[in-house]
Amino acid sequence: MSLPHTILGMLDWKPFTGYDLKKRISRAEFLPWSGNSNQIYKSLLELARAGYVSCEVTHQDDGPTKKIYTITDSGRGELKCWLRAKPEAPEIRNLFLAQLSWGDLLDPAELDTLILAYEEEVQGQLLMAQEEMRRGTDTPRRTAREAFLWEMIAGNRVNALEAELLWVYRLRNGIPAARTAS
Amino acid sequence: MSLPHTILGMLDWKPFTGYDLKKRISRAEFLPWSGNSNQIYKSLLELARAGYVSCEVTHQDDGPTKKIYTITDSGRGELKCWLRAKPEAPEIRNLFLAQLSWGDLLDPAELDTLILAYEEEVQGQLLMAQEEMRRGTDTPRRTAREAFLWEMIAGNRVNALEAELLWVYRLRNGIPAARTAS
DNA sequence: ACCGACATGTAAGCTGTTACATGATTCC
DNA sequence: GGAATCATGTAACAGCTTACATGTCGGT
Repeated sequence: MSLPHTILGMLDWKPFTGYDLKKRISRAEFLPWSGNSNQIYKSLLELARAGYVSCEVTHQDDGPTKKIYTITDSGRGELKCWLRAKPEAPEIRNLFLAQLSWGDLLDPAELDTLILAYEEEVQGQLLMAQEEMRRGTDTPRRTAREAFLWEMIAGNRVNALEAELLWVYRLRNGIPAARTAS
Repeated sequence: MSLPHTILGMLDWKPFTGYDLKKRISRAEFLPWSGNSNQIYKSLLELARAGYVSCEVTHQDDGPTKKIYTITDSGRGELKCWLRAKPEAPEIRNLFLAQLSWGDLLDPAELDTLILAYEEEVQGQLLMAQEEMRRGTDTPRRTAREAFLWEMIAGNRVNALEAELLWVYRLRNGIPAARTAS
């Protein structure tokens, strides 16, 4: 999980409403959560119960009532504790590999079509990641170090997808010719 | 999901028992499932109900009774259909990036410790992946093409982890010096 | 007598998803 | 009048995980 910790991180940047968090989390592709309201609002309740965030209800004249969440000192302590925890290696979930592993059942043209489709998929993701990196969206840049970290984070996806593309090229160009039909 | 399809692929290679499948699936790191009995046996029941596999009960004298599953023609059809489906781009779930994104809360030494710990984690995974690639475990190699595909699949993890390591080096070496105290 | 490998399964729970419900305001 | 955005939430379910239950056989 650790979605609650990510929320704490966001709130350490600025106070937000659940709705804001939802949008930001779903936009940030490097975070492994879709940002659905169910999880967000549940996490906020938990965090509030634990005393890690405080909640201020604001009645707007020009719009619906909203709850603005702010991190507490206790929450900042919990966040720091999580930051120091042992990091995990990336989990790469690539269903294409499962498909490819039985690809020998397909004839050469079909296999090539499959690989090409994957290549295009990766290429598309890469373009999006590069585009997102180019127009650096609204990220925290309170210090030079923080700005650098967020640039590297955006670059991580680009880096991974570029490496994947190179691998696909090697795959496509290395497939042994099929035994010619007699 | 598509675990059932992966099982179909395995069974197209050889007939297996649930226990065999469990072991093979948990050993194959490129497959995104832990290979726990719950899922395996449930999937096998489903596949049998759908008519994609047949099941032969064997009473052994030197061991417990076992059920050997074999793929049917209908199952092979379903497998091929899945193989031709549009592949997805890899999903990279990297919790370290979530940690890193709020890393500016840590002082330089702590941040460096965190990044180093990640580097070691990735390095360790890379060594394991390379080791597993070196001693090519028992994989299908019915044709030259199939042998090639399985080599590339093992290489995919190595490729991804090497790229990640390079990224970590750039990260560690690029962190701006902290504003000196005072 | 006990442990580890073989072999099949179930129960409980966690995480995450989609889809829905409600209601206000603003723009076309 | 209708769609889009803001804003908070709930219900139902899919997928996967750990831990447990049961029993056999072979080795030390």
